[in-house]
Amino acid sequence: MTLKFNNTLTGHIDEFVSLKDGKVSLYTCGPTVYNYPHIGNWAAYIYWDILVRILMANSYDVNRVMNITDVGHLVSDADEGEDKLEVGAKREGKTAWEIAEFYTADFLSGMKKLNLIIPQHVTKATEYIPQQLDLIRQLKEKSFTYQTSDGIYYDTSKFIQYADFAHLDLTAQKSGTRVEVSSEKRNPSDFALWKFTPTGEKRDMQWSTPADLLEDGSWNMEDGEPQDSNSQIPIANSQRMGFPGWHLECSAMAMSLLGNTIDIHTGGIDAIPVHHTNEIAQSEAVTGVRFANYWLHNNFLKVNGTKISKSLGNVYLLSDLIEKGFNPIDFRMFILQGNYRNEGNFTFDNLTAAKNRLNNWKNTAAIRHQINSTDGNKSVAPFAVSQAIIEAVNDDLGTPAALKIVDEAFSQIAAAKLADINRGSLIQMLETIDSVLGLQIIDSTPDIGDEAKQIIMQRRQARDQKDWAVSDKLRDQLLQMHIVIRDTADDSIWEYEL
RNA sequence: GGCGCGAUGACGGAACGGUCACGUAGAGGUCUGCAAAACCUUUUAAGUGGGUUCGACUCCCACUCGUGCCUCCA
Repeated sequence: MTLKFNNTLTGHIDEFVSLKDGKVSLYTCGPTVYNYPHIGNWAAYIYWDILVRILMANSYDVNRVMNITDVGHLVSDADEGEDKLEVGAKREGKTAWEIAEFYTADFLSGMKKLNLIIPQHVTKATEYIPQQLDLIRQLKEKSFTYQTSDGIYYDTSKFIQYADFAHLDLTAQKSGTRVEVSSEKRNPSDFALWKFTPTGEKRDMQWSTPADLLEDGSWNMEDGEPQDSNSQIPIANSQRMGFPGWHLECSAMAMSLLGNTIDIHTGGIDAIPVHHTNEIAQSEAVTGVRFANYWLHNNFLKVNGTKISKSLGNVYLLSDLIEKGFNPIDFRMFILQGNYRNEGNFTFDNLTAAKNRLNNWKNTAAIRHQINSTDGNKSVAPFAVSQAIIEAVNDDLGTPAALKIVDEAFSQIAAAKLADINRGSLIQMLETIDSVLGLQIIDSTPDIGDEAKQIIMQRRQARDQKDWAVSDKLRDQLLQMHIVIRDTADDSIWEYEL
């Protein structure tokens, strides 16, 4: 059984081989916590959750880091503009620290709602400032850095293979029409490792710049000691306050927790040409070894056939789906119907279709409560189904194929006599579905109460006596309890009214 | 403008050089005391135009449209 992924690094589907037997180090670019994530953001985390689950299903011990970008992600990736966190703080009249705390908590609660496995390490960029400064120090020692009036920059021309990862055409970029206002940058692709707090500006999040990182350094402050912006800092000194560049954060956290080379790095396709290219440049310039062996990138989710953007007014949040009566797991099912590499198209009709499919699954799962024997003589839920599900997902997170396998197995079960179904293998199959696809089938399909069971038995007796009036009355009673009965030739099977 | 990605039925969405999954919705039917479910059937599905081939949805080229990055957003 082999795991295969479409690897951006090589440009084709590669068989997965981990660095250490039975262990996988995984880094996922996490959210910038300045606002609520929209459903497109969540789609990515669902894909990577499937990645974690399938690695675990293949008996890998997964060590995963997901960063929380709580400082330094500027409005523009060109190292211009304001910090998103500071923008959020102004918008809501709070400090950047409060903004980060609020949206981090919201993100984690969203993860739980979508049944996403929480990574072993959820790291905040602000808690890794010394590591980031140390990375700059090492880059400086190797002469990859230079200083401008507004920060410390990475000289991408010193990293020969800079353009390789994203197949960039740097000369075209250079001759492009883009003319920047502030270009003390030596090359258009150079990026900030550390930005100085602009003179006269008060930032909530800033740290002193270690003297040895400065070209004219004579400042003597503790590395990465957070400074209260309200304290009286002389203007000259405040110029040397600063904050990390967005790209640096990921490199520092990934390497300090997972080592110089990690197995898998994931992110959105938009991160390929800038963010991930820069991560590679920073990390590999320091270590001299490959930063990540496998890079997986998710495509974007469209809404109503077009991109998600605020100006189009089609930015939906998880809370919007819940308000319209959907369960977050319905959305998860919707995402699992497609492959991470393709654009999906979200509409409420499509979400309803996914919800209906999931409801049908739940009613099949409920059959387990209605089987008395553990040894149905026909193996309607064969062991092989579990294996087939895993193999489908092993093939580049092929969840659509896995769903098909479940559909086919479930339709056999739904068509079978209760007495013929093997309870143990049905439950085992449900467990596999839940562990690999995370759809919470078992948890969402509890048994019905004794009272309802009594009514079903009474109705069965009435039916045997062909007392249709009583039978129908009892069926109505069950409907009051949101239980639907379907009579087959052999059984009366209850379902949830979903 | 530069560098990419994509286009499959009503909708979502796979695989595959020859027989076109699966799901949701609609229609018809079988079954049924009724209902529901299940099962069966269902309108010549591949953006357009060429090419390669005995044969292309699948490979190649062009175009159109959509979309991504460079220029906020996974």
